Amino acid sequence: MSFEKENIMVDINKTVFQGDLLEWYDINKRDLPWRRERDPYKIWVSEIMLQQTKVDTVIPYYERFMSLFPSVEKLAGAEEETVLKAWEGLGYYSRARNLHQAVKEVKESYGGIVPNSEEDISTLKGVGPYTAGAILSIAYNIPAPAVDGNVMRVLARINTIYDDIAKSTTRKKFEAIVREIISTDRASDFNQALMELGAMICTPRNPACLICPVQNHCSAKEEGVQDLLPVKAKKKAPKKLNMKALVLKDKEGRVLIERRPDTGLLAKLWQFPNIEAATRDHTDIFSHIEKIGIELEGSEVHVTQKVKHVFSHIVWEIDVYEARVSKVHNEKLYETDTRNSQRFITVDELNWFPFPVSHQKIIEGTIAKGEV
DNA sequence: AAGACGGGGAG
DNA sequence: CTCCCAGTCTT
Repeated sequence: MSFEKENIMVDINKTVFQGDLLEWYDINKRDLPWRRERDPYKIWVSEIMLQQTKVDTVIPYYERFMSLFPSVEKLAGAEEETVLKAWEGLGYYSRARNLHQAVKEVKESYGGIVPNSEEDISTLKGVGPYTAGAILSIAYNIPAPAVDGNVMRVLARINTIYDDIAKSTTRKKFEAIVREIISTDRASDFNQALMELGAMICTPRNPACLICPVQNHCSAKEEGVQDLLPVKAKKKAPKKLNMKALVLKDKEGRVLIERRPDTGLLAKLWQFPNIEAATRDHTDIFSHIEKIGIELEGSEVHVTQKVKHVFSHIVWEIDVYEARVSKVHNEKLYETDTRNSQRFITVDELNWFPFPVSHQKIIEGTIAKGEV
């Protein structure tokens, strides 16, 4: 068999594969908010939100975000704190900060138009190989690969590829495959169809091979190894951390909150003062209270709630202390300067600050229960 | 190449 | 309980 003829066969299979996939997609695609129009800005926001996050989780956030920031100009003009508040509960908050910064960049350097070249779009903060390809293809119909977890799973099965998809180098292999098989005139639909197939049919467990539109193209189905693919190394167990948090109330019923550092875990979100437990007793709590610059009523403190919160790489076991404040030595705690990292606020004002879910749990178990 | 970075839902 | 999701950035 000649080399030319093999290429012809590949091309024929490719055309049939595209046809089978796109025909299925045209009929079965979900009606998602970001599919109602092709505004590159809206596609962009949706893609950032969808990173490591399921569609059902994203939808209400996306709707709210678009009502608050319907355009590049609106988002670029917003306060970062407002953007973080809109992101509250979604997780991976650097996505929100990077998106905000990148949108400002688009407004200033690209006249508010989301760039349509691989080179320009990849310079934007938070836009990596996947998101660049997703925006170029979905918004501009440019035949660029957009390889996410879905695509790697689908293609690993179709081509029985046993490479570890947890490795950073593996993605490039799948990008090369997509470049070979992508529809050049329907790049937007093709990439979305591949992901839609991964989400609806070619699922991680119990894939619905019997109703799969491309089952005739699938090596894993043919060999019966779909349950073995894709290969993915399992990650190590998260590290456990014992924390102690303080819900401190002054005589007017205000509570003390503080802003987290600009970088690292939950950067720039707000929280109740807390420390990593240093002792088994309460002495570390007392020294921290002294450091804040306040005094408590009485000399006894006790734990009123235990909160467990699981991150991808850390587990917080938080002992929550509630206490009444009798004296405040540090008068800065009452200044409304936003640069102030610690401040007393009213219970109603809690709704204005972005909190991580771990501290929303603390609010639920203490302040929201009344008993101030 | 490996780890940091959230939170939720499915099985 | 385990897995992992429309990943990116940092080291």
